[in-house]
Amino acid sequence: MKRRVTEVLKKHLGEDFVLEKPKDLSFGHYATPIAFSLAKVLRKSPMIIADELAKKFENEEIFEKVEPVRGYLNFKLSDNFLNEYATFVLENPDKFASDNNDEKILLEYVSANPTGPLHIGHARGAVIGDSLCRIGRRLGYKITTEYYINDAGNQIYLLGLSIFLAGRENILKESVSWPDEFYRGDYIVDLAFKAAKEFGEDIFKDEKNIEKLSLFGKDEMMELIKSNLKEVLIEFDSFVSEKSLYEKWDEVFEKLKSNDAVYEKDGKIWLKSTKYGDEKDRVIVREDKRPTYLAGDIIYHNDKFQRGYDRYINIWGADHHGYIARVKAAVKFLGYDENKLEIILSQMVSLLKGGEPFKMSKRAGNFILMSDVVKEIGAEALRFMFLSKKSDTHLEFDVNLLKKEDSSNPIYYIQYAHARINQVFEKSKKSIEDISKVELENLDEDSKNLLFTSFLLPEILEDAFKTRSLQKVTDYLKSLAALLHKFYNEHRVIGSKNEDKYLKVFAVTALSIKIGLDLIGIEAKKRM
RNA sequence: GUCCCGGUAGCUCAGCAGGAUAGAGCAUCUGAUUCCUAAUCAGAAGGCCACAGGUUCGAAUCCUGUCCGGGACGCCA
Repeated sequence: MKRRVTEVLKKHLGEDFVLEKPKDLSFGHYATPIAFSLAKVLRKSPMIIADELAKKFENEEIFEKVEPVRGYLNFKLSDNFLNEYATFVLENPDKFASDNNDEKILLEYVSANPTGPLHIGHARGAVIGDSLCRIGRRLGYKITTEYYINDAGNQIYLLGLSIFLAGRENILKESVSWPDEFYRGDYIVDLAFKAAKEFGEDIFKDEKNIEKLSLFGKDEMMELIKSNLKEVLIEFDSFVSEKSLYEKWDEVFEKLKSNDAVYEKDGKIWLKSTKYGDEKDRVIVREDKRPTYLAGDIIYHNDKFQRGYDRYINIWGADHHGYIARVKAAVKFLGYDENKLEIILSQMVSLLKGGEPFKMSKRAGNFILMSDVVKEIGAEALRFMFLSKKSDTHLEFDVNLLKKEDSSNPIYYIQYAHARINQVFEKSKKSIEDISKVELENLDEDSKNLLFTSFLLPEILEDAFKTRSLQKVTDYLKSLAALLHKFYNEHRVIGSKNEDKYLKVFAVTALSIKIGLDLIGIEAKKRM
């Protein structure tokens, strides 16, 4: 719809104009303040310019009225256009709010360490990544989702050691001391019991078995993480193991060397990341020859770029922001276009409990599990909560408030709108096929506004995807639902002389809501 | 010290590629159901958009500075 309008406007106004939506629909469906910017060049008052411009649109069928108001140029779409579009949408629901962008995108997100279950802080990036993917795919982008498993570092050894100690303490009943850096928490004890079952209790008697426990623990945790994700309807296309990448290290290292990206100092290998804007050079191989975490990421990104995508999106926690410069520098050293790599930071989620700050630590074992929150409020509420806030802003919420979110939950509000439409259809005993060809002539303003707002979905999705701001989708759905509820209260559908027309408008609204909800992973209920 | 994010209604937040009267939800108060589900609607109240300058016909939005809050600045991952 917006595309059609833009085309027509370009014809008369040239390329350079701002198309916006008026605050109040009574002004019109679209508007442009172009007269203000032309006023200076033409040395005429904006009012006069707007008057003149409006005349150019007299013969455009798409508009019912083009009106100059205090310098603004307001456009009102014609019934005919709205009607034709409604018929098209109802007959081709799959084509509505879909597009054929063919960019190939690799989307990496979550990538939490396999050393414990997902906690509430991981949930934000997870939900954002998943919905971004769903929306992108609807718009035609070819998106592959990927989870990078950090299964190569010290933390995996620590996991094994923690299970080992938990086994000694809980199964062999020995007393052990737990230094700070170990993983605590019930899940470690569970793992110890599980390991005892799998390998026998004797495994905790010999420190040589720690490595075995590490691998066991890591695999168990990956399974747990996958099931945590599935609870919130998230599945990944692929998983990449950091460890498995290291066989390509020599090859990547040669590449870095030949691109003059590294040097040796103090027995260590450094990346010249300052050359591309990093604060300081970074060690990638330690004195004892063990590669650092950055080395793994360099191989990983080399691997990603070799796979030939048009764009690479990583969703990282905001605590990684200092890391962006060095990874981008590495990508550049590897000879790739670092502008294709886009990092979305999802800011910290701070939790309050009864008004008091609630500190989480995986190692201390006091963290709120994502799966616990899902049990408490459901996957949909969890998704909605994170999706309705910008990702790059700090988010604070109280765990106790979260639990009591019931009828004030905006999800119900939106679902109820969808359900109401469905019920009206059921009562009317008509189907979409029955009314999709009804002529929408002489529509009242209320139904026109509802129809128009329902048609906004495509441009909302496109905007939300391109600016990576998914809260625009939840906001839109809320406002569309509000309009529907208002309409419902003011107009009776069944039995009215406009019944069929209203049903047609409702059908479009329901379709918009349904598509919108699907894309954020929430069910559009037919009955509540 | 450097860098990132933020400061908008009592609370949680939208709005920020400059544009018409600054919005929503929650909380508070008043009203609406003989009729398609009241999980709804209508209305009231609530704001020096942190502060100070600047750019502009026009600034919550852009620029500079200040203050306040959160986070990051490992050869941890």
